[in-house]
Amino acid sequence: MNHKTMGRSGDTKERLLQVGFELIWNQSYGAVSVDQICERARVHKGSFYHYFPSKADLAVAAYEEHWREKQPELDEIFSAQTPPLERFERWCAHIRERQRIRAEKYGGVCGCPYGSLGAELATQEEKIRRKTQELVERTIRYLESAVADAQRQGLIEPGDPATTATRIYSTAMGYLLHARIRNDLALLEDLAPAVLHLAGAPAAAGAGG
Amino acid sequence: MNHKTMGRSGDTKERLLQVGFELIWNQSYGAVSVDQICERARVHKGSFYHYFPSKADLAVAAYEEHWREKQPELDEIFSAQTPPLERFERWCAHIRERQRIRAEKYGGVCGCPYGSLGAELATQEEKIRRKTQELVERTIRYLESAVADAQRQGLIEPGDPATTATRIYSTAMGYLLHARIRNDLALLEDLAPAVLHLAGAPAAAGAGG
DNA sequence: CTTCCACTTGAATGATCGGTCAATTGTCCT
DNA sequence: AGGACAATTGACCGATCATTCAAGTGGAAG
Repeated sequence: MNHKTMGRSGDTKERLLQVGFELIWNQSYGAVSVDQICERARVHKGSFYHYFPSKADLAVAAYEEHWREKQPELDEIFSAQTPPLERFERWCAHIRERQRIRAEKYGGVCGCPYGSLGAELATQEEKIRRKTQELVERTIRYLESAVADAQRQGLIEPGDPATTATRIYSTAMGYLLHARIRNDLALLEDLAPAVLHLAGAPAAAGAGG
Repeated sequence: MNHKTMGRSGDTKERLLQVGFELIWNQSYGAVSVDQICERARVHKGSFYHYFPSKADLAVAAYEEHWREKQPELDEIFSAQTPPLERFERWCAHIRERQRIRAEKYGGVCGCPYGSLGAELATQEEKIRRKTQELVERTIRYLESAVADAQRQGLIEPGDPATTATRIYSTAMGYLLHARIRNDLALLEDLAPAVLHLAGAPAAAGAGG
């Protein structure tokens, strides 16, 4: 182990990152106080500022840490071993399941963590805007390669993969935001069809009833 | 005039609504204080609470008032005299122009006012969640009737107009949120093509380069 | 003129905010 | 054993928050 010293438990920083992400996603950056995060993480305020210079820095670190934890799942969902169009379906199913679990747990639809934080702070905290932008772009890379694969296999119409991937991500983020606003998971039933339609998959083109 | 008495200027409430909407859209609900709103509106705090029982109530009233002012523009954009697909194009052009003007004025892309407020407060302030939901649904009604008209004229593929309209709105809201996060208006160049593709317009199907 | 009341004023409230700090604890290294 | 230092503690700070309120102001109605 390279951690030179460990005062006590050693996972204090981890707990702050975890709790911070959960609370901010669920509520909002402004609605969550540093005290609240510390209380839920069973950490004293001094420790918070020992690890993070500011609340905004915690948010950035918490989101980055969340990505780090969840990236393996995305790697699997977008595995090159999976047929391209099935990757989209699995991605949408993953999103829906995640939302369902959270909505059940907290009693309300949470929506997209990047979207919610970005919407709130993009014009206020440049650090946070940049981080959310970065995480969005990382996700779009998965979509882009899936689009390119699907095109090479003739599964969808040709076009610029970057544009199509951005279209798909924007739509998914919009659906999640819409679901949060309506507080209704049912909206997400149309997520996969909409995404496949946007990708240019011929079979799923209709707005099914 | 039926206003029984008028202390002084008579448009105090109007100014609070106007300033409140502008600041909240631009920044966020949490980042804007009642003091800030009062200062910019040149109104004393006591007057604020004479007109509105709380900050949340001001936000709700400000958003409703904004809709009231902007509804005529939507009525015109979605006029039955306009060919259905052209309505979508005009709507997208209207959104882009609005965003361009605001971005120029404030130095940052503002995104969708309903989306941003809803994302921030949907799980915290039920009053505000309901109002944003209501405004979103009102807008979707325009899209829905345009979709229905386009279908009857054989311009797009058949399908449930409500589903298609919701798809289109979610996507537009997602684009605006994405543009706010990236702080880049260029993203909106693809808004109209994406919307027309989602509507099912045959010509605009490709993700143009 | 006088009564009335919507409206305005500006100070004050207590709570909570993000952030600071000096003192202490515990552990590793020598 | 003892120095060094990361980690922890908990009190503390001034600023700002949403909200309250009592005292004024001025026009309309009787």
